[in-house]
Amino acid sequence: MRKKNSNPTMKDVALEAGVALGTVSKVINGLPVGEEYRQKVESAIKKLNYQVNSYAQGLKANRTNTIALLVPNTINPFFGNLVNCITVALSKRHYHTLLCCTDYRQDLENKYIAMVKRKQVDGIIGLTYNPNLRVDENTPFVSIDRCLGPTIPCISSDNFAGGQIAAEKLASLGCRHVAFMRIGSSLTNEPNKRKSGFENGCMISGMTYENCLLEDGTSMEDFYRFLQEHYSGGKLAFDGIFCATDTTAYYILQCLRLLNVKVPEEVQVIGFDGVRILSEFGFVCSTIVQPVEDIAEMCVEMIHQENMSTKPPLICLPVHYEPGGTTRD
Amino acid sequence: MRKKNSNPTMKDVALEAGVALGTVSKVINGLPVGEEYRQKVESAIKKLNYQVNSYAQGLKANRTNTIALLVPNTINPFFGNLVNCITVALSKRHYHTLLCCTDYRQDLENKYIAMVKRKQVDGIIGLTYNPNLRVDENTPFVSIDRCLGPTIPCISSDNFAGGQIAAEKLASLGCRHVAFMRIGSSLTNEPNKRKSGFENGCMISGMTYENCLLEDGTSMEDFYRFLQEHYSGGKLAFDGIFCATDTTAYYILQCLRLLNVKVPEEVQVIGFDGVRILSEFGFVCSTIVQPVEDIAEMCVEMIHQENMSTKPPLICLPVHYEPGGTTRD
DNA sequence: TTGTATGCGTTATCAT
DNA sequence: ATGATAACGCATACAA
Repeated sequence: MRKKNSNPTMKDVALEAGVALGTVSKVINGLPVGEEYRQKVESAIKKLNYQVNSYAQGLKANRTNTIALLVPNTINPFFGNLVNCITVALSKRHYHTLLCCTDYRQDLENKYIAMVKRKQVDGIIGLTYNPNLRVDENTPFVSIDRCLGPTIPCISSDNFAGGQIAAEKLASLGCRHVAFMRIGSSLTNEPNKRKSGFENGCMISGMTYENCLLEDGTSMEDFYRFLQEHYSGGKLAFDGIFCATDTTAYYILQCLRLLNVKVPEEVQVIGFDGVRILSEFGFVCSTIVQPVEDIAEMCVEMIHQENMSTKPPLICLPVHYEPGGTTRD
Repeated sequence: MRKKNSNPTMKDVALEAGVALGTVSKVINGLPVGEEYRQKVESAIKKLNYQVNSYAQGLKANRTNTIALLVPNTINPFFGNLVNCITVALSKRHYHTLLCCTDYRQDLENKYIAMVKRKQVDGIIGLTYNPNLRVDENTPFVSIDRCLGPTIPCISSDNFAGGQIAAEKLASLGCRHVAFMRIGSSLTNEPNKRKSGFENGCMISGMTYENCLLEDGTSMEDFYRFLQEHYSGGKLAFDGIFCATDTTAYYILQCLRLLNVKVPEEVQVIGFDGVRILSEFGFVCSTIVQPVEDIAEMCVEMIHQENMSTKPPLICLPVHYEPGGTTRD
């Protein structure tokens, strides 16, 4: 006798329909079956409101159509957007998303990765920071913004190109001496290339530049100090600023207002990410827009192709510039 | 012979340790076992790098420690914050989060709810809009911001009180004739009470008010039109505006700038939600802050107590006012 | 084409 | 305390 609280099983359906267990299974899985049997089974399914138990299914098939998604959080608007796009992309391919917010904590990153071994998920898409992350060779893993090794695909924006585009854009808008400002990202991840790309672009364009690089954990107020140090006689030493993120750019814009430096008249500012104000208005600033939807699609594509013979270790997707009021274009 | 790709099972561990299957299970589950056996089993587990298969576990126990979280998206900063808080709260209680972004689509809302019957999840926390959502009586479901029936707990901010607080705050700051502005939320959900609370607060405070209620799908530009209609002779008809959300407030602030109406000198504006700019700076405007973390904790608490004899149908958590530069306080 | 029987990995019951 | 065995619900190979 079944527990009263338990849901109907295939056996119940078979009993109700007066057919064998295997027949029910075949109907469920769309395998060829006699039409009269199919009718009986289907009406029995409806009558009992039967649903397959995906744990039993997973136990047999060794897969659950679930992908774990590791991100620091969903509060940061860039992450929020990324999570949304990936979830939608996974859903399109009939995958479920197990969301894991790591809060930048290494222990949580490792804990969630251990989960995959318990077969909770078929694969992991991770935007992680843990320097000594231990991912199994044969664990389907796709990394975002950070290369973890030759066997693990990494999806990223073309950060180098983005930095270079920013520099060239500033140059074409008349800048001669510019600054690059960044906080955190002390790890060797892809977004660090924004700096290199920017420097390269400065060289190409014949601009001189200075860097203001704050360590992780530093207060952003050091940005203000830096700007103050390069401000004298009512004039800022730079005519252009490239910020590693739109968030940084937003802070810098506030600093410039305090210093009474006019944007974009006296100094032009370009950020990175393409974040929108409250997610639905314009850009925070002129910015290098990351192709978030393409990144999401590519991640899912790569996770999907688990048996790819040759996994490209690094895929950089093209970015583009969008004016947002903080440049003279 | 086992497939080479397969992970080690309890049987493998038992074989390796030279003990019986049941003994291994006991060690795993912390049941009393002879010390020497425990040693052997534990070293075998380490040697084989064994992990329990949670599908088999779920099949037996009929639970998976996974909760589905239904939200429209994670792009909206309020949702992003909510999702983050709920995920963290669930994680604290050893639940995993299956994230489902519905994009306000009824079919997806129903699809995800059907999922629970397949035993993919132990319960659902949902912020849904579907008017004819069909949730099973005995499906553990906690609703956010919308009452679905007497057997389904609903967690919400105290929206009525929030609206009233906003009115009283505007009154105490000198307002006499105010406006309430809202778009969407045509459904009978909890946030609609913001309007009633505001109206009540206006009565109490002796303020007169006007409503500008835009239907879902309308363009926000109608807000601008409304303001224009109440603007003449360089003066706005209102000295205070309460917006149903911070996002609306942000748009209204832009409109007021276009009309050259000074905030907060000529008109004071209060929003609702407590959303922060780029998630980490100040508030967008003076606002009624929702206790997002408390909402998250309460949702998890309610889902956790599945066998609660008396489920309170509606729980309203206290909100509070925070100045954000668009009021004279 | 349909039905039967076995196994997936774990837990729990019941002898030992 | 320990070990054998049945059962969870499904899929499938194999027999009818």
